Amino acid sequence: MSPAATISREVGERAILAAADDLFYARGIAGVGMADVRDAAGVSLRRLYASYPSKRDLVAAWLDDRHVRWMRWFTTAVDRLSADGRDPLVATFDAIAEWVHSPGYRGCAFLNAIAETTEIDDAHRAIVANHKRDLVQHLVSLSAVAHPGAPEWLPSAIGVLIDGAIVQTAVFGNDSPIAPARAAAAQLVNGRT
Amino acid sequence: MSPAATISREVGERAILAAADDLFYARGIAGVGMADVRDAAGVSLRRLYASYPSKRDLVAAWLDDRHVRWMRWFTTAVDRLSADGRDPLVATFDAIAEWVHSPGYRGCAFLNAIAETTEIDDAHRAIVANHKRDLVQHLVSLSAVAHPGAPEWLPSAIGVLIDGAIVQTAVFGNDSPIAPARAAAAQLVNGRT
DNA sequence: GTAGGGTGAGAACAATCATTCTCACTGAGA
DNA sequence: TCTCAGTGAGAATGATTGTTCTCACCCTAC
Repeated sequence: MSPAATISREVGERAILAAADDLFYARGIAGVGMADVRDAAGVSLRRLYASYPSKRDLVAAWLDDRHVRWMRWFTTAVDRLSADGRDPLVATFDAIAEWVHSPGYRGCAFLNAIAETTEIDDAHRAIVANHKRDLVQHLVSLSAVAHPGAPEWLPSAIGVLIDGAIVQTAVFGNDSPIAPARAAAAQLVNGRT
Repeated sequence: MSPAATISREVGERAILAAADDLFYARGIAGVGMADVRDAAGVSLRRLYASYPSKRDLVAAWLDDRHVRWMRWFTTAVDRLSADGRDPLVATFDAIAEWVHSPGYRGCAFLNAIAETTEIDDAHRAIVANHKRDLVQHLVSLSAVAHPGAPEWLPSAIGVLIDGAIVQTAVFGNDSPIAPARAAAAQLVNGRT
């Protein structure tokens, strides 16, 4: 492939992943056809299939890409929100609150994907499990710095609260579950009331 | 309709709902065709459509039915597990643990359903939101008895922990998230370590 | 015994995709 | 100018599936 063609392919793949993210997140995987991705990305079906030989491949690439971007967003947001001295584990709920209030919020793309059994295979499931493991791992790092003596289960418990808050906000369509989750986190990190 | 035909219809509807529960929960809504339900229920397509004029109707009836049965199971299990004096809010995680270890566990049917955008409409979403509200409401009752002076957010926080534990056990395919969730709940209800 | 409403079994229909294929075109190199 | 590998646009294919329709059959009421 010529250098120009290589660049063209890379530009196309970025457009495809951006379109896939918009569409898959908003409508679910089954709700998006390859033709929809083609239209939104402005590429031809031929190029779409040249870059991603099947929809499953495209979904896997999308999940990989979203994992990287979501973790970058999350860690950055938590750093920013805890820069005032706020507890970083508690600040995670302020980050989630910002996300919930952003337009088009529809819960966790990874959890949504897993529920779509028809569209998902074991490779996808592994990406999702890995995403959640990485999230908890980051919470472990935050906890190690802010609460060196905390019980070992603390970061995992915060992770459970985060996922619970994400799915409940999606179910209820409002941010009401965040306040109790945050209050619980605040009590947990203090080790007392 | 003759009395005999009415009985026959009711028997058929019970078989249909039982089949729908097995299939929809195991494979997701999109993964189950009306023909699959017909085969599993042992009724004809004609009777299936006579009882539930569309797949959406069947899904709604299934969610309604499952809500009633799940709440009955949950309240009974928590009562049983807290009969030894254990804190009922903490015992909810022991109930969830039993569920997670049961064969065929695949997370919360309601949360799974919501994620299948193609198959779900606003009526279904309302049933799911109502299910989660009822769950929290039951936690409020338990809390009012066991922890009259607890902060108002406590039952909601337990609800967030429960949903987080359910989705994470489904994602990871094991019960590892339950122990930290339970430990967190125990600390929260004690108001101290 | 027999007419007729209701039923089972499954064929038929229509819509929706994922994926492949056709065909005309383009632009780079000879 | 000519050639041809690669491309865009979108038609064709094949599979799936929700829903309706056909037709032969059965039970019940007369």
